[in-house]
Amino acid sequence: MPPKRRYWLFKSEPDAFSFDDLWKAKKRTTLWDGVRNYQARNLLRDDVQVGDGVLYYHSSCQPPGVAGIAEVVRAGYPDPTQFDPADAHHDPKSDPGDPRWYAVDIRAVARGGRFVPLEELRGERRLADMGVLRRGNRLSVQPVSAAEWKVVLGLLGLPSRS
DNA sequence: GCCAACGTTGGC
DNA sequence: GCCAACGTTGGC
Repeated sequence: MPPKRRYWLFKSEPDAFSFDDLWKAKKRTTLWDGVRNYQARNLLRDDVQVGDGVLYYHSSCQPPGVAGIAEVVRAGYPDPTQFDPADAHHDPKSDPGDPRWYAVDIRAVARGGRFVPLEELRGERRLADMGVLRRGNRLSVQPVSAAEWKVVLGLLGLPSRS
């Protein structure tokens, strides 16, 4: 039996790479690199699997919120940017024999019929426990429950089997 | 731009 | 191992 599908929320600053950028990318796919937080790294390395669903969240912008959905098309592998001295995310302390940072590949699946702002997520009782709504939350990769996934897809105006 | 929250670093 | 200092995140 295949592993159970999981759901995630990935944060991106749209000025750096928006959901539209992903939509326009070759094969609508990109590597999700540059994560430099150990908790998020552990999720990318150990838990995020091919086929998992991703809520694409825009942060540090006005308004923040969910812009679309994506799916994981390649599971965790060493983030190449950590070994690239020219890259902003270069990490000279990372050993190629034991890479410190991981990336995954994601592909855009559907634009929302509409953008779902953070304010609207906050107003939805069924999302009361959602990680992204918690005060002080900073994790850029975070788990989303199957129930929360369904609710957000509904808000996006997408069919719940997306 | 402000600032609360949180993670990381490094001296001890 | 503690904890102060510092850096970053991200909503507002």
